[in-house]
Amino acid sequence: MGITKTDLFSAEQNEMARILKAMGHPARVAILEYLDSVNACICGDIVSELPLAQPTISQHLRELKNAGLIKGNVEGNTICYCIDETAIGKIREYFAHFKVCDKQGEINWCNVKVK
Amino acid sequence: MGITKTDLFSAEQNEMARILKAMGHPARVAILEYLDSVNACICGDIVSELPLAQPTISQHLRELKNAGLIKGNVEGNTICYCIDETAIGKIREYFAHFKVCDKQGEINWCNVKVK
DNA sequence: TTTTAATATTGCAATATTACGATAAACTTT
DNA sequence: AAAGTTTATCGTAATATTGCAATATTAAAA
Repeated sequence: MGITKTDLFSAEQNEMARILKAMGHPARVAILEYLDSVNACICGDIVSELPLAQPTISQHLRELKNAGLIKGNVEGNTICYCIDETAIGKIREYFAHFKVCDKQGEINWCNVKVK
Repeated sequence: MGITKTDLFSAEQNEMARILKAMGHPARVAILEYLDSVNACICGDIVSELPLAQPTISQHLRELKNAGLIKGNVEGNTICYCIDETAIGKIREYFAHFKVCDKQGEINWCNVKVK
């Protein structure tokens, strides 16, 4: 197939998967890190920064934007991109809710009875 | 192509992308949430829990394991899976380092001069 | 030892992703 | 207006992912 059955999962699960999937590529990780370091920049700066062709960068930027991770602002000829901090906040909050069992690894780490 | 040029990026960027990509699917998000809620369980429990066929679940579990997000322990006939908290910690730490510009959106949100 | 149970692997069809050259679109400068 | 600049889109080839039926594997149970 190759098609993800999104209808089988909750809206929250699908949204988190979409956001994380968008970050699931080293080029997009690098773009976000760069945007974080410079606050904001135009597309051309990223093209100069990363060793990928301009259409490839443009495509990655579109995916990041579709997932809500970045925002793009048209300024005349150029487009100024920056991180959408709402998405970063969502990721932080999501992973904050995972339990941390400090007994993990002590006894039989995979013992269901360990609460 | 369809092939990711991992050689162009740092080991850290590739590792983070690998981890996040593994979570970039609603089924794998659901699996992690379930594992978090029950601490640990055998594969069959996940198969019963999720509306996907057993081979599909097995495949998703392998991807989560390859990315370091879960651990699997063979116990006789069954395999007991649980979250590897090291990976969760890595994700938390990674996103904690992103700057949060509280001036975002105030003036021109995409003004590079906003520090 | 045969049967049953749990999980992994294989094989495959459908679809998605990645990367980029070529080109288009839109704005700026000359 | 013409030429240059910046970014997006199109088209395409190579590869990856998703999902599952069928089957293999391994251990437990009968």
